[in-house]
Amino acid sequence: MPKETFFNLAEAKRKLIEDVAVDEFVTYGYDKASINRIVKSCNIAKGSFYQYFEDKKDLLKHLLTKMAQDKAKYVSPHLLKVKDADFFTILREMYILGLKFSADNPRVAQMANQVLKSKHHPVYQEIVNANMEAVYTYLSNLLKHSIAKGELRPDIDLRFVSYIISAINLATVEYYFDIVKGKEVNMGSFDEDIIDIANMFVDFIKKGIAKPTGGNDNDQG
Amino acid sequence: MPKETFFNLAEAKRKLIEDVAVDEFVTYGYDKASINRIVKSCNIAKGSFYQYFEDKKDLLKHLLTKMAQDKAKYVSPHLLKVKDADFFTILREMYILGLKFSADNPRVAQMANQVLKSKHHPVYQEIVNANMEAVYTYLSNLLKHSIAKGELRPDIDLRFVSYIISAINLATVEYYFDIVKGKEVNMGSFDEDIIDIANMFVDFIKKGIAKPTGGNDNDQG
DNA sequence: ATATAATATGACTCAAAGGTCATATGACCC
DNA sequence: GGGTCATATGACCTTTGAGTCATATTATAT
Repeated sequence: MPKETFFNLAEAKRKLIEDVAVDEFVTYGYDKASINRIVKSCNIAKGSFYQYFEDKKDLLKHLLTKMAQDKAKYVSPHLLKVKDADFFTILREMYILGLKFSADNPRVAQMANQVLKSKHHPVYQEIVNANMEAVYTYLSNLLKHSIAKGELRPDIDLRFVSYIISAINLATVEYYFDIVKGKEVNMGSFDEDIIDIANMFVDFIKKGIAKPTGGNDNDQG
Repeated sequence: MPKETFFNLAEAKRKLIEDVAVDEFVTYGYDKASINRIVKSCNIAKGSFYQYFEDKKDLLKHLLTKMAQDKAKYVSPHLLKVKDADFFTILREMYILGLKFSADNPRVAQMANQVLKSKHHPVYQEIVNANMEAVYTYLSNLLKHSIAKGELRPDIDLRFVSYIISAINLATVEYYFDIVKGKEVNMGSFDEDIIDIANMFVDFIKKGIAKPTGGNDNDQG
């Protein structure tokens, strides 16, 4: 937790530090991120930084916590609206919201993705593992519920599918930044791209890629 | 490339250095991996290390290149045997072989996975990006071929599916180390576990998780 | 035995990091 | 003005890292 001093700072200054820090982490990764560079960029003294934060880890943890809060605040109300829909509609909404948030906060999102992907990261245990449990529980319950409603194959392994849906969740964001944002700069509107990607992923999770063997598939996506 | 001196070394000494280095990278990650610690562990002088390698990056690149060669040597002949089988049989064989190799070389495999997952890694560009192109090309051709044979839905996006199959390939290894190796120490034989995992992943990619809507599904896995 | 080439060595340099601390500044109240 | 508190400062300390180099050792050849 940052020290009280940090929260007493003028909003502009606080935001400057946060923005610069995110940039630093995104550009150099955690280990190579330098407090010296950050304070220079912010035009604050080294000592001041340590009035605000315990250390580098404290800084990163603050940024991630803040992001989690912002994301939750953005996602929750939208997700509530579809909470009674079928599984794939909910999943699709989750992907769309996640992608939209990433598009609106690209650097923070990429920073978080880095942490999410490297188990060696000094904050992985404290931040990721702690939340992962909640995610798996949420997904498992959702899956169970949807199986009961007859929307999913009853023979799936809950733990496995939870795992893979989380992994694919990460991959969607990656795919968005790598392929869509990476190549052409101005294609369609962002929202269209995002919806296309979400549809592709959900469609994949839903039906796989094998040619249907006789049965008709009614697409409700 | 390591210097000639390194390859002139006695096999045992060379292997010791490689093993210690892999351990170091796996334990601390690239940035925090220390040449000082490595040479101490090997009981060689700092200067000797720099007779063998240009620098830390050179060392890691050597280890990854060697792994790639070992893996290729192990995988290729097995993969040849199923080259005319249907898509999912080939994919399944790919997963099984990859998992077996990882099980036999766990530390090297985990080291490689780390690199694969972090785009900030100093060797990502040179190593991963270079090979990625080949992987995508291979998968795209395989997909095209299989679509022509009527095994896959013709409406899939080749780029997207190549991407996701690569991502899932990574996830299988993760899943293996996290869940299977992580929990119980001695369950069934390794091979059984591996085959189970490969089946789950291929089944997922093949059929997705939605309950089939009327059509019967003939499982040939 | 001597000369030449290959290899081994670890003290050393230089740079950069994280983190501390005594001091300075400024805001606010009496 | 005088006193108190929160905040700001940057020189400084310690540690650690990567990488160098003059020198010592060993092996090979003649």
